[in-house]
Amino acid sequence: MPKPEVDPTATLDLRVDRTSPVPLYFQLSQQLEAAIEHGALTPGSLLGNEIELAGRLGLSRPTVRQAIQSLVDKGLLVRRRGVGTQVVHSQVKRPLELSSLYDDLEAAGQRPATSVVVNTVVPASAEVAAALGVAEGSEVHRVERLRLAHGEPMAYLVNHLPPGLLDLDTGQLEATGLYRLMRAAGITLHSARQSIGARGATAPEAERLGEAEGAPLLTMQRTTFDDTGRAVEFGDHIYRPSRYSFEFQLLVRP
Amino acid sequence: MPKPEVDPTATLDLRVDRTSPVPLYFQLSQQLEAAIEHGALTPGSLLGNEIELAGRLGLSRPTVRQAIQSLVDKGLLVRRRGVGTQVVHSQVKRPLELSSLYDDLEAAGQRPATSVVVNTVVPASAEVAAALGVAEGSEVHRVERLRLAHGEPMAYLVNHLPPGLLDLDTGQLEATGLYRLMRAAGITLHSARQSIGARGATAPEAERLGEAEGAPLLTMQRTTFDDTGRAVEFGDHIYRPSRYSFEFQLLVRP
DNA sequence: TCAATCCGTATGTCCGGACAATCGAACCTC
DNA sequence: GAGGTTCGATTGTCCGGACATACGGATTGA
Repeated sequence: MPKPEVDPTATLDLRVDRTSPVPLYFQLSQQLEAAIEHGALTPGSLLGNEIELAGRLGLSRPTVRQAIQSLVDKGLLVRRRGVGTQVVHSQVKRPLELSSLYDDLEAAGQRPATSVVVNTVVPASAEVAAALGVAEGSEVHRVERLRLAHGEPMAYLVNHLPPGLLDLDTGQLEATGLYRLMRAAGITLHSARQSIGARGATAPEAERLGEAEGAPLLTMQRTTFDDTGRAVEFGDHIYRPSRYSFEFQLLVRP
Repeated sequence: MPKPEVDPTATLDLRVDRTSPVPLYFQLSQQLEAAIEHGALTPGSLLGNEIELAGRLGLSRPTVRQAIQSLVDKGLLVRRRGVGTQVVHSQVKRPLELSSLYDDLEAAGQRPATSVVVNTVVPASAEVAAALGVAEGSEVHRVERLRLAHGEPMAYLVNHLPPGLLDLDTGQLEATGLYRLMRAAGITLHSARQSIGARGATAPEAERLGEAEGAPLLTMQRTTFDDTGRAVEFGDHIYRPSRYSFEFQLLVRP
């Protein structure tokens, strides 16, 4: 008795719109991703060979490969030579992107509240100058913010920015996140260097966050670079570990 | 006066060996990466157009594009339509890989020492069972290790593994890291889900790490999956923040 | 029964070409 | 001189084909 061995993509209603300005490979990868997310393509199922899929959609094989490759890069698919391409047994969600705390909270359905404590220009300390690549003592922006969730203090954020990059409006800073402001100003974020640690709260820190002195805090330092390599932001943040932890997914690059 | 506008790749001694089994695009990307690392391609410099580069090397444009794309994915290069491809102003080192503490320490030039405290089989707790996807109460491996650097306790690592995956030899566990043992056993690591937080040390934890009770600790929980989607490891680790912090670089996916 | 070999299948690599979209600079107009 | 426009340069997308390579199962042999 022969096994059915149906190609699960055959039952899918895959279509591409050649009049659309959206690239064909992107249209296909989006539909495949949606099918995986939606459960139409179950984990472990084989995807059927690229040649046939290309023929069925009226696309060339390189285009189909490009679509599949983008999902492999996202960790949703796995290719095996001589075997085929199969859906990873889910569990994968986000491969760790450079997200802001604001976006994280909003994605979690919370309405983060921010109060700007300090928004001024100061001479750069040695640490800040080194991180931003400016001269020590030169003027930089300094922003201190208290972030609340459900009315409770959650984090205290200190950021330094090089001068002339962005005009930091206190109202905007309270309405949205710093990253959104930078992106809106035409800055293309490229990479960031982060360090996550822990330490006890100092007296003023404890006061601000409503914790006891010496209480464990989660700390994060981050320098963010744009695509020209310029440092565009240096942040020194502390979080209440009872309210926040860093959650992320990461992929093994093959 | 006309600007020179030399193509920096023109002065490079780029060559590909067609008799080698190493893919051509990979040979090229490696040479370009080495040139960037070595300083022959300086940050900000334009790379010269793909067509000409392909012609000079006797390669087709898709092959050259594949080489360049892999470096773009690594964050070393940036492409701009109508402009060209240029080298990112360094700062980039590792785009965050799934590394083990053992490898991290070894890369930092330290000789990590490990003492296996517990290596046994236990019934899975609810938490472990959920993480590994096995039935609660079913047998799983449990390993507890104390990791030292420079003779000082640095971290206490508790790991659970599904049965039958790997035979955990105490001697091997003390000589190398868990991830290496898994890879050596033919397991292809694919992704991991991590959570990093902080809390105060309990009395037994403080005892083991040589800290005071209530001292801030850095905590990390991780579930690792292989490329079939199986959970292959669930770790619950605590670190002394004075001795260790998480450092990594991450890229903004465009 | 078990091991080595063969073979079909699917992905991996590579080619050469074509046109579109976008950026930046030179150019032109007002 | 300020503004918009044209145009060359470069990457982005897509095609159709070819051969190489590795995996898994079936076949063959000991």
